[in-house]
Amino acid sequence: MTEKTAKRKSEDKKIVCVVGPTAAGKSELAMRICKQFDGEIISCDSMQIYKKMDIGTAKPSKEDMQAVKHHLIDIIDVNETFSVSDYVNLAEECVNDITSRNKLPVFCGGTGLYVDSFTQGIDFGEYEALPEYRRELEEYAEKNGKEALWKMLQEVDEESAKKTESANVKRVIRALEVYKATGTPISKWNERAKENAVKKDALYIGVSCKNRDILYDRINNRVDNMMKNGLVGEAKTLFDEGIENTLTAGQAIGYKEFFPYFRGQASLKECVERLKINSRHYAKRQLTWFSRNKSIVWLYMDEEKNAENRAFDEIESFLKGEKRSGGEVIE
RNA sequence: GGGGGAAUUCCCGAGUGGCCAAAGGGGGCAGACUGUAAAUCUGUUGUCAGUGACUUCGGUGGUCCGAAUCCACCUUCCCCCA
Repeated sequence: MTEKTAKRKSEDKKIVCVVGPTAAGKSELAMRICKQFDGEIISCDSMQIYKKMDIGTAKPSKEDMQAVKHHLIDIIDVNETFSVSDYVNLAEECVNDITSRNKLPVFCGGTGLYVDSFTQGIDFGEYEALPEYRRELEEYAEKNGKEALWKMLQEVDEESAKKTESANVKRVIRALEVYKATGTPISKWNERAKENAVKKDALYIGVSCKNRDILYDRINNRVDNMMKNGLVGEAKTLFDEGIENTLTAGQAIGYKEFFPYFRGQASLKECVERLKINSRHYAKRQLTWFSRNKSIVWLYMDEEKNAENRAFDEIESFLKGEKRSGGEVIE
């Protein structure tokens, strides 16, 4: 039904992004797309990037990884921190690599900030992180209140103070940190990043369910399956290795929920329930995030029988140049 | 069989005569988001033509200007003695 597109020129650098809420079926679709269009998967998942976190992050199986080449999975140790800007740089390398071999880069994952930052070509400046300063600010907020911390930001950067809720201490600290490190307000950095942005030619395909209950059922079932596949053991191993104290990996849903159980503070059942709830909340946040991108072609797995074919058709015309990223049909 | 306690809005749970459509939390729903993002944060949550009206606090009846709050009886549940 669709022709192979191996004759595609490498300088095209068209990329496909399969996005959507957790457990909707992104991975399966991305696999099919890769087989159909001779592609390779670049994961845009902030947690699958970590080694040893397999079951809880629903990493693709060994077989799948062999059948289709996957990038940006299992490349970081649990105790390492990782950030969007790291991601964007690595993704750039991957895309260059893949297109140089005349294959189609297919992003797949649920971390909207990661994919979007890459496809929008956001340029994150360079600066040193200031961990001690961060800690200092945290203490300050602890002692004097969030409001007081926010006022500090207001003094140096009214622009971002206006945009940031005083209750959102993390963001306030971030903004203050950037100012301290660079002498330039974060709002200015963001402005510049926008100006310098070079958008990629990307087709977004969203995978979701029309009916929220069905999505939630899928999530709950997936958690049950993870449990059957030994999630607790995996989490325990990482817990014993101190994942709890890591900056990034320790936040992963599927692991942190078990900490109280390992400490004897909660029953397994309670933790599993919490895990399901957190996953559902996460899915909703993803939905909200992606809903802002009006160019996404949404596929509803719960009520569309030929979702896959529609995806193929979309990609087909995208690769032919009939469709521009942004979703506007030109023809 | 005797004694004691409890029933609150989707759930848990405060409220013991007016300031109660009823604290708080959970869940639901909606949203924000540029270097920790599976994170962090916000709004909303009885009904309605919404500065007001109407129906809610196990049921029925009463007291009172006025009740989720007091009284009587009923129903259900829990605990103690037998």
